[in-house]
Amino acid sequence: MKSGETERFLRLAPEKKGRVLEAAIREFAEKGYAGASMNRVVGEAGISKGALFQYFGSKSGLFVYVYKMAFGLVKDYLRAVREETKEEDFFRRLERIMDAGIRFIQTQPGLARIYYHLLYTGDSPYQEEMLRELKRESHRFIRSLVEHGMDKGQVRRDLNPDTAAFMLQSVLDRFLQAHHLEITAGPLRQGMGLGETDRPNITELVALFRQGMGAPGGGT
Amino acid sequence: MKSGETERFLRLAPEKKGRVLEAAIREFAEKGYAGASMNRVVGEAGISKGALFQYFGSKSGLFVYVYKMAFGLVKDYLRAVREETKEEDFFRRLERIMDAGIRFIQTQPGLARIYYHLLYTGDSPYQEEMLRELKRESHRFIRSLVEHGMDKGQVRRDLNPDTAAFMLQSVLDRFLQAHHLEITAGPLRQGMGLGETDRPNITELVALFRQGMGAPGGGT
Amino acid sequence: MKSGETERFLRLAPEKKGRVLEAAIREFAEKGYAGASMNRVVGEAGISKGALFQYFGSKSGLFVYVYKMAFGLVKDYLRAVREETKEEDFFRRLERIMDAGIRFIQTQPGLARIYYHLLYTGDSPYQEEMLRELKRESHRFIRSLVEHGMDKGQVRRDLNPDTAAFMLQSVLDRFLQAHHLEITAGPLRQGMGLGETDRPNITELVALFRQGMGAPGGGT
Amino acid sequence: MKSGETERFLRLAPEKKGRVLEAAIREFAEKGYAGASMNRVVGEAGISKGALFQYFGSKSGLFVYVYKMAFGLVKDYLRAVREETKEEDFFRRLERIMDAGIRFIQTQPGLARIYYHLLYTGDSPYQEEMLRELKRESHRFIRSLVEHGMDKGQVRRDLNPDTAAFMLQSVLDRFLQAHHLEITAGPLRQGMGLGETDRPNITELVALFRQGMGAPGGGT
DNA sequence: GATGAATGAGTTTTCATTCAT
DNA sequence: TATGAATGAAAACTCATTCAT
Repeated sequence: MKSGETERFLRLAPEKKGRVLEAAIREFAEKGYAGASMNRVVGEAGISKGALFQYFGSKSGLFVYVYKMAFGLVKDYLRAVREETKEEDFFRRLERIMDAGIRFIQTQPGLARIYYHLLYTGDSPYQEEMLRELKRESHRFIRSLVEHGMDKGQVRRDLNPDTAAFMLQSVLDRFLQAHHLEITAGPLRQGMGLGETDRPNITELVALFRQGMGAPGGGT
Repeated sequence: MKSGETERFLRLAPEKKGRVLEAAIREFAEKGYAGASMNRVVGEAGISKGALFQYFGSKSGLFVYVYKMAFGLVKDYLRAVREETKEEDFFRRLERIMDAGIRFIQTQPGLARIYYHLLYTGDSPYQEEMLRELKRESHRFIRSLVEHGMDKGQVRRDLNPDTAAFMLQSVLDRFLQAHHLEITAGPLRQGMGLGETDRPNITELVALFRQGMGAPGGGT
Repeated sequence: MKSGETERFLRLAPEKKGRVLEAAIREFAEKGYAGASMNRVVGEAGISKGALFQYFGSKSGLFVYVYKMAFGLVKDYLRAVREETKEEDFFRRLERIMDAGIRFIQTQPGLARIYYHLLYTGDSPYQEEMLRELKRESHRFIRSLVEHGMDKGQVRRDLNPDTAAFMLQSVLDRFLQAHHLEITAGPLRQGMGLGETDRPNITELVALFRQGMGAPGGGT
Repeated sequence: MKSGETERFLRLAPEKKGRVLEAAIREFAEKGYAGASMNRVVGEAGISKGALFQYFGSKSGLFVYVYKMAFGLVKDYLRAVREETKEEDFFRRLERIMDAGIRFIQTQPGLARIYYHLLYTGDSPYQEEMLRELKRESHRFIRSLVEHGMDKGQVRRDLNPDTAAFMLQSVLDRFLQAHHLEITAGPLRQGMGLGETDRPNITELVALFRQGMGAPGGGT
């Protein structure tokens, strides 16, 4: 996953950089890797074809750049939440993270779309590598929370932190993905009763975790 | 998601049918929908271009056909496991299902690859529809198990079966996906300590579920 | 313009023959020669692909057959009008022919469409040959009327019958073509005042002919 | 009938532009719209496939461009003749216009072929729109001549100028079309007696018009 | 550095025609 | 006779990439 020579791009005027990134993000998000067209990107970004190739070398170069950027943003976001909630109870933190995730998806649907779409696009270069990296990072993130909770006596100490983290991560991811699907689906919603949704509510979910993972006397 | 007219294809000699399906599966699995090439499919299958289009009408027709087939196989497989384990304890059933999933992936890596790859390909036609259908079906499947477990007094009756099913499904899926990733990655395996794996073991995972969801006196 | 071996077709049950012809006519009329598809013809006619090729040998074979049939129909129609109006004044006959043409277009828009469309399709095999034949035949038809009118003393005898026929034929054709255009255009009609039309009325047109071509004391 | 973005084409070196146009004209003229092949056009023009599509966007874009060009040329030609003959007698002008038409066909057979062929191709995009436009323009042209002739006392004032124009236009068009057919047919000429021709001579035709339309004392 | 015209292999799809059954 | 599966050339069109200016 070599990065290519994007220095030239980084030196660009921020406004132009923004246009290029936005165009690239939208294109990859909407069409997937193989379906995306460099032609359309230059068209939307309002730059010349030559320029785009000078910045990123190739289509896959641009893709990797965009992916890394999206990945970085999500990481920053999560780190911020971790800092903010440092002092709170483990299960409360879970709730906060889920809330944050939902907010992220709602306020930045474009980026969320990248996150999910790029993530699973399947036809992207280095895709398996990326998937693995992503999983590893988020696993570490959750595990660090779990271990912190154990230290504080909020999470049962007999749990294997990896197993617990795996479980939490699975559920969180799916929860947010379901939310994302609800958002993007919008108008369809067919065959579902009113108010009915694919996704459980946060409180219930976290309560269940607390029952299964919470230390006997550790809660609120 | 109309099925097109695949009667002609179905009437084909099994050997030929097999070649075509295999080629299509491999192509879609390796390249994703947009990246797949009908030219390569006919090349690998050893049939004429015209024939493929007469069988499936279009690229998306072929894709939908392959998807439905894979979906059907997974469904059959799960139903069989459900029948087989009817008399067993809920948590034992979970284990069996996970075992079955792993066996499926190991014995039919190609189809598993479709399942995960197509599932998340993101650029496929009807993709959202498919995702939704898939989620709905597998949610129902798990929930029926949960309810059965509640009836038998093996699962806590105060749980919301939808929430519990959501959680179980999330973890199962992720577990199998992680396994699948391990399989397909094969030779790479870089950056991981020996013996280290992304995925927890079944017993531990199920034990954790039993702690959180098991009825107080219901277990073994 | 060799006819191929259509005997087999002619021996078909009239109902089937009708279906085939109707389908072919519609296809050629709507799409022109190059745009027409034998596949669609067999589809609409409900016969097998092999059969169609056995009847007509090739696409161009079918086209020529259809063309000849349409041509024959128009000829029959005109001949009938000529017989019917045998006893009438030359200029009255002209009116009757124009009326007949309009009726033909209105009652058989499909066939009229062939007549105009095939006639000028330009990409059809033997097209120039056909055009020439058509022109020759209709020239003869009109000239025979003119000569008859001269004999009866209704048309000036100093006219060159070929020249007069050429003129009449030009105007008749254009008149009917304009009418046909009006019919097929239907809904558009943009940019024209109400009631306004591209085409003059029959009476005026014929009156003008009478002035220019009528024998001094020959009229009614 | 939107024009597309042909700026890029217009900026080309004239020599190249010429090659492309010539190839396109020939292809459309010989094969009609549906039968024409972009592949053959690029082959004959000696440019790349991508280039042609960048210039004209699509096959129909190229067609419309060629059509408009041909239409423009014809218009210019007619306007020039009108100016040149401003001072002459109406019927003399008719002769001049027919002469000019014949010269046009003889000196630019390629373009004449477009004019007639495209005109009647029938399978072209926007075809009805084009036909209508063409008819409207040429009707206006002729009518303005007729009205001028009436003002000068050369044409009978009791004529309906629209009817007269319709008639003149029909005959002119057919006359030139017949001439065109003679030219293109060239070697064939089968089935016609020597010296025989489809088309009357100009003098006779115009004389006939003069008899029918000329003002009693207006001529020479 | 930036441009955008040019390339040509690639894409999906259609079609007339053949021929074994 | 009739069928319809099979063929593969050809269609329109797109694309990432290059390179002279």
